[in-house]
Amino acid sequence: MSTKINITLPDGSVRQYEAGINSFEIARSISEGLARKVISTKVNGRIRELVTPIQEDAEVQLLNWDDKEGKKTFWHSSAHVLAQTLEFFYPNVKLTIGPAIDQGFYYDVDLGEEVLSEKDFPKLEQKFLELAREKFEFQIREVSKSDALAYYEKEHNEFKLELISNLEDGDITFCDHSNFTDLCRGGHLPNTGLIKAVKIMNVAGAYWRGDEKKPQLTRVYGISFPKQSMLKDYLHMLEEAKKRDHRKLGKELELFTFSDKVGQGLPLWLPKGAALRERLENFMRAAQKKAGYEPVVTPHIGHKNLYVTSGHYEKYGEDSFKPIETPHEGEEFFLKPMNCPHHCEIYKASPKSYRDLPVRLAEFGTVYRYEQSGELHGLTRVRGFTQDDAHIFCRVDQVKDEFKKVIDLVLYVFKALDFKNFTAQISLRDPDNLGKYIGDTANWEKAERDIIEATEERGLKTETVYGEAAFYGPKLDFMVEDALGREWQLGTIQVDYNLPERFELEYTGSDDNKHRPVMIHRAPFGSLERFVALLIEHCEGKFPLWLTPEQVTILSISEKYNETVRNVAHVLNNYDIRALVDERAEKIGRKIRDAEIQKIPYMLIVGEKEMNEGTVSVRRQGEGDLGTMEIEAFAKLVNEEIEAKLQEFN
RNA sequence: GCCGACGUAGCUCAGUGGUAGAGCGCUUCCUUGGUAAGGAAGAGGUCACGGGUUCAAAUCCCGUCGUUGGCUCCA
Repeated sequence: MSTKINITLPDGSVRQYEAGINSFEIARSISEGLARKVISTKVNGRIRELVTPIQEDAEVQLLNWDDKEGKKTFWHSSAHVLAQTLEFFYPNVKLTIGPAIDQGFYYDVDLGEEVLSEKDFPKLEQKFLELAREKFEFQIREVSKSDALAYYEKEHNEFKLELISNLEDGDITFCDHSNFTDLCRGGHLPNTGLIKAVKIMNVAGAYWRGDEKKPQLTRVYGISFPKQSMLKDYLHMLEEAKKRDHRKLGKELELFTFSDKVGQGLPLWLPKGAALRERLENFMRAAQKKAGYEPVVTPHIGHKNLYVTSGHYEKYGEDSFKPIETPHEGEEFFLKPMNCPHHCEIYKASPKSYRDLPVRLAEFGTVYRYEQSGELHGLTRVRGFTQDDAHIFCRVDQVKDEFKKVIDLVLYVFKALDFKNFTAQISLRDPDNLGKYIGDTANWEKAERDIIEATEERGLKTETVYGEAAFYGPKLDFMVEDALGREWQLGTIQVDYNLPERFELEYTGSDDNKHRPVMIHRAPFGSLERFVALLIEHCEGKFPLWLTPEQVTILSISEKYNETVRNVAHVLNNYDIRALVDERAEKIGRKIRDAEIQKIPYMLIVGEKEMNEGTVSVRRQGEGDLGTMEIEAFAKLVNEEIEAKLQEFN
C-alpha cells in the first residue's frame, strides 16, 4: 500500500509524490533539464544523496553547480576520488579527513615514510580522471559503531578510529564507490563521472586536528570542475590575482623592500612607500583629533615587569624577542610587543575624575613580535609593525557609546580608501573553553552585550564567531580578503576589563569613591604594514588620488619643451599637487606607456600647441585622453577630485 | 617551528655534468617624434652561502640562510 507525501520546494510550491521517492526522481518529474543539472539535494536543511528515499513530508532544495552547497557536494565527492587515487599509488596510506573548502577540497593522509611532491601531481591528476570517468556510483550505508571500529582496526588507521570513537552509534555511515570505502557523513554526487576536470593545487604538511604536538600529515589540495573550460578559467583567474599581489606591486612601484641583512619580516619602506604611509598617518591623525583623541609617544622598549603586570609576558613571552639585558644585575627590557601597558602608565601619571573620562590616548606605536619564520608573509605578517593604536579609558556606562564612535571612525577610514568588501566579525568566548579567558564573568557578559548592541545600533552587518575573542575581552574585527582570497584582520576594536584591573587604574566617581575604568583597544588600520598590503591588492596599485605617491607626470613631446614642462610642474607644486616630469628623449607614446605602467593617475602632455597657449593636454590613467585645459583648471580638477573622496570626519 | 617547492644580472626568467644566457631596466651615442614600446653600442653575475662527489658542478649529494604554498598562532 502506497502513501502520498508532500514535498515543498524553495519557491513554496508543494508537490505530491509516493513515499520513498528520491530527490533525483523529483527533479526529473519537474523537467529533464533540471534532472541533468541537479547534483545534490538538501532535505529538511540537510545535504543528502540524490537517491536517498524520502518517506515523509519534507522541504526539498535541489542543488546544482551554481549553488554554494552544490559546489561543496561536488568537491567533497572529489575528495573521495582523490583519496581513491592516493590509495592506488600509496597502498599503505592512512586516510584521515577530506573536506570541501571554499575553493576546492583537500585530503589529509598519513603517507608513512613516503613523500609526495609537485612532481607527482600530473600522475595523480591523470589517475584521478581515469577513475572519475568510470562513473562509479557513490553509495551511502549505515554501519554500526562496532563494525566501523572493526573495519578501521583492520586497516590500522588510528585516525579514523579516533573520529569514530567520538561518534554516536546509529549515526555512522560509510560511503562506497568502486572498490573504495570511507567513513563519511554523506552528501555526494550521484557518480564520479560528473567530475570532468581536476587540478592538484599543492601539497603541504598539516598537523592532525591542527595540533602541532600531534603527528604531521600530508595535505593534498585540489580543485575540480564539471567542465574542462571552467578549470581553465579558474587557473586564469588565479594568474590575474597574482598580478595584484602586494609583494609584486610593492616592488614594481618602489614602495617597500626586505633585506636579509636587516632580518626576516622587517620591512624597509622606500621613499615612495614612506611618503604614502605618512599621508595615511596624517589622514588618521586629523580624524582622531576631531574624534577627541590625544596623541602620546612611548618608547620602543619597556621593563619586563610591565609585561608581567599586563599578563602579556605569561601569555606571549614565547612570541617575543629575547629580553634586552642591562649592565644592572637582573634588569630586563623587552622590545614592546604592544602599546597598551605604556598607555596604562600614561593614564596613571595623573589622578582622574569621572569628569575626565573618556581619556583617549593615540599613538602610531611600532611593536615587535617574534612570529614563527613560516608565518611571515610580505607586509601582511611581519615581525616589526606600526599600529595606529589608541586606548580609550572610560566608565562602564560609556563603553557602548565609545564603541559606536570607533565603529564610525573605522567605517570612515574604509570609505575614504574604497574598501567595500569587508566583513565585520564579532569575536566572543568559546563556550566550551571558558577557562582560557581571564577576568570576571559578569564583565565579559556586559562587554559582549555592549559590542553586539553597538553594532546593531550602527546597522553594521556582522558575523559572530565563538572562540575568537582575545584572552582579555571580546572584540569586533574588520576582515578583508587579499588577492588570493585569504582573509586578514585589519581594523579591530576590543573591550578590556582586565588591564585596568592589573594596572589598578582608577578614577574618582561623582560619589567620591574610587572606580575602575574600562579600556577599549582600537586600531582602524590594524597595522600600517598590513593595511597598505591589502590596500595595494584592492586597488591593484592604483591608489586614491590623495594618497598615491605621484599624482601627475608631465610629458614633453620633445626636448624642446622641457623648460615649459618644468614650469608646469612648478605651478602644480604650488597647488600642493605632487607632479614629476618626464624629460627623456623618448617619443610621447613611450612616455605614456611608462606612466600607465607606473599607474600615475594623470599624464599631462605638453608640446608646441600647449606651450603657446599655456595649456596642458590631460590624460587619465586607464581611461585615455581628456582633452586640453588651462593649468589652473587642471589643478582645480585634481583638488576637487580629492575633496570629493576625502570628506572630513565628523 | 614543521611539511613541500624555490634561490642564475637591478627586474622577469631560460640553461639539469663540459667556456654563464635572453627580454626589460641602466649608461653612452643617434633620433626631436602628438596619446601604450624609435635605433645602435656598452656596462653589469663568486649562478644565495658553506662543505662533499667528480678529470670537470649553476647543474648531483649534505648542511646553513632566505623566499614561497600550507599547518598553528595572531594585528
